[in-house]
Amino acid sequence: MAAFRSSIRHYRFFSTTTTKSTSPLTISAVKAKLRSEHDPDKALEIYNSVSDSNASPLANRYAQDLTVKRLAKSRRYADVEKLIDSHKKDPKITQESYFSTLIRSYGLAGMSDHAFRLFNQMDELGTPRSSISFNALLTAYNVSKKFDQVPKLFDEISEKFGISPDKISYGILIKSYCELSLPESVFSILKEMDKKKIEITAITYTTILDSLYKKGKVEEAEKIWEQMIEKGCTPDATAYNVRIMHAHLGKPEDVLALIDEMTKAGLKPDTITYNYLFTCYCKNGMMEDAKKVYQDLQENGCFPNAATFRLNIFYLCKNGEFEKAYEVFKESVKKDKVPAFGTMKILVEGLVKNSKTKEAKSVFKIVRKKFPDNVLNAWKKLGDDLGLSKDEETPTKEAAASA
DNA sequence: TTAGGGTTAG
Repeated sequence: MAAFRSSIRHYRFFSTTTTKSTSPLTISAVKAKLRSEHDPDKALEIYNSVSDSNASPLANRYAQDLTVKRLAKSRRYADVEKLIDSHKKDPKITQESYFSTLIRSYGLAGMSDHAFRLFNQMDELGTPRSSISFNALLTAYNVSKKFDQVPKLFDEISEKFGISPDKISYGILIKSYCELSLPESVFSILKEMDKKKIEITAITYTTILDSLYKKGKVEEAEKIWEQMIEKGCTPDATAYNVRIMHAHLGKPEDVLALIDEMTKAGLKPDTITYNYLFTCYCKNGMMEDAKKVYQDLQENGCFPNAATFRLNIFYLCKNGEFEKAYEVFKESVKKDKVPAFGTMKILVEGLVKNSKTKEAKSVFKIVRKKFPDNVLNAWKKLGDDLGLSKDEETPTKEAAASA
């Protein structure tokens, strides 16, 4: 119990004005809070408040990942190290899966060398090593974009520690080769897996499929799909979405045919699927069909994500429907998923051009509170250029009410 | 609590 208490104290090493929470934060509450918080110190506060509460491990991990990313973006690598180091005192450190999340976190911060060092400290911290931490180490290199190091480590580490790479290890290895644009290596690895009787999963196939489509190798991608089916590997919604990603560059009929196919296979199209369908309609000048996709989204059991709002606002603006885009923008505010600068610039400029000054000012004010510091100057300059910063000192009743 | 698909462009 004493050890446990000291671990809690360690969790709080950053505590300054930590938010006290009386009830556990839900995952969605944590996500919403952290998503809109770009200040690394405030992200840390939220992170600490999660550790205080009895939030689920998943919420904890999400919070840790986002906090680490925010700190890394501000180049506060010493703070990342401090945060991850503090977890070494946690009794759970002897659980390999827990240890592995810390290794992976270093990768998210772009600190693969630290991930490597941490992996080597497992013995002294009393944590057993298996393919789980091995895979976490390889993942740390992939997420920090050090793809060329993965094949080397795959061989060296598995040999040094006597770890047998599993289906996930091979999936990570294949990901690195895909990113390195070495498809021929991928095919030889697939042969090696066959020989070693290591399962090639839908996830592994999806990695390859995505890579081939993105390189424009459509025929090879289709062959991989056929091979997956022949081998009795069942594609899931993500696998279909990769095909739809390619199909959406063409005609809506092709996207609809794939949605029909996946539905018949018992799979549910998700928000990403519908975002592609929406975009495809827009690109083909079928705005009314596109709008219907957005309207029917919830009916289809899906919720708009950040990309849904961004795509909607962008294409409505492109179509000159700035008032409708403004309505969608207000929804994005409610959901705390306001699009980035580029999209918001198009909206504000369009509103001003169409004499919707009141709406433009409202967008300007709301967005100013949402943007991180590094884009605020550009946003303020745009507001000055468009004359939206005027009357700042004496806001109208309406503006005050909507703020 | 060890792998894959969207996203800051369009």
